[in-house]
Amino acid sequence: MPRVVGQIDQAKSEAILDAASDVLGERGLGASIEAIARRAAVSKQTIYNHFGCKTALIEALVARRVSHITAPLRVPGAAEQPIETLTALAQTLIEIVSNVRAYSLIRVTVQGAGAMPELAKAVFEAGPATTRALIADYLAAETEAGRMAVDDPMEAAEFFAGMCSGHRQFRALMGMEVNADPDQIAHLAQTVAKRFFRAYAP
Amino acid sequence: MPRVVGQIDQAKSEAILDAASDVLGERGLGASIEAIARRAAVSKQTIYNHFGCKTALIEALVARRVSHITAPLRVPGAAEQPIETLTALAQTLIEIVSNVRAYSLIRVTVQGAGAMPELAKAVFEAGPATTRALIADYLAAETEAGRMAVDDPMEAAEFFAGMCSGHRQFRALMGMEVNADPDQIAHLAQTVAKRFFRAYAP
DNA sequence: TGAATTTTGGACGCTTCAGTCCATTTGAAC
DNA sequence: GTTCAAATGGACTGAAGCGTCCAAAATTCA
Repeated sequence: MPRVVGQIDQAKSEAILDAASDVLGERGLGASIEAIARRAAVSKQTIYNHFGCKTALIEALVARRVSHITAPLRVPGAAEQPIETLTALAQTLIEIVSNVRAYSLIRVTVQGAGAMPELAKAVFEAGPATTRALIADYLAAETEAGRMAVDDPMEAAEFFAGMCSGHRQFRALMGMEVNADPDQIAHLAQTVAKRFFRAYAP
Repeated sequence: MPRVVGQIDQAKSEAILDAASDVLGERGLGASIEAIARRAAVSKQTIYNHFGCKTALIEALVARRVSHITAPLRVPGAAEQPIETLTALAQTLIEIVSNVRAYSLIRVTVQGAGAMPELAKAVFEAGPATTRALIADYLAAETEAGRMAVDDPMEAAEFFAGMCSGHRQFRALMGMEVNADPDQIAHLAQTVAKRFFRAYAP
């Protein structure tokens, strides 16, 4: 029998999305399908076979990244002291926000915010909103346990996340260099945790 | 004598920049010169007479806005208690960050970050960087006076600014709705000031 | 009114890009 | 080796947009 229907190459789809991520990150939403095809070492027509149109390609791209966005953020076991957990959380958040490369997709979303607001919302829900909810839950639990005194966990979580991102987020969005020295990030994370804990100690 | 050289209409330049600001904010960097001309009720050629090319128009636009960015932020007299000053500062910062409309230009800058990194840097210097320096100076002065205990003013200023912006900045960049209820902003500003002061009290 | 200059608006050339078409080639399953 | 879907690549259409050109109209100053 002949080749089966649906033999469409899954790995090729991935390769196309990888290439699209790169090229769009470099040149923005205006990047041409042809440029993406070249980068993926694939013909333009193949991209249309896989995704149908440019918008669908971008949606697929965002959807794929979105599913990984909050993966690194996990709240450790409650056995530790709040300040240790807060430090670990801060460290992870700062690392995310310092990774300029990860921002290429977000920059694409910002560009497309006017034309496709759903994407912007999806990214926001998957990223910042989920993160804040995670942190808020943790703070509520610590407050329950009497180790902290957080009256409004959501608000406090936003403060915490804001302290971690600071200008780094802005700089990353602007495509500017961000200091990603591990030692400095570690030190910054400790300071955030210390000051935040002081602000919300029982 | 005939019409003088340089009779080129200054008010018309302003009108063009206003229109460009609107249209670019709505449709992004991809907006056409023709659309801007229509909005400004001016012919396309006139835009080229005034600015030469699209890039120059955008540079002029950014330069104009940049000169106003930090205007609203002033550090009040030191006669007040830190917590009052901090509340006022937070209030202003939150208002800025909640103004979605003001972000249209920044969104344009984010889009163009790849093609014209100088613009991104200029906006950053005029906005966040200047703001942080102002706040840091204030914190240093209060520490000098023994009313606060800020060991690293720049870092602390970044925490303060981060607490104020939180997700609002991200949402504004994404073109999403931002809660701009004056009462809530006032309440948020008070909370930021209270918690920040607690984190850095002597 | 008249001279110098800007503004207008429409046409034009040029380039880029999305998306389509199609003849040919490739490659997996049998 | 046969079969048939998928992939290729190159040509093509149509739409948009930047920037230019130009002749006619409007505007300002004397």
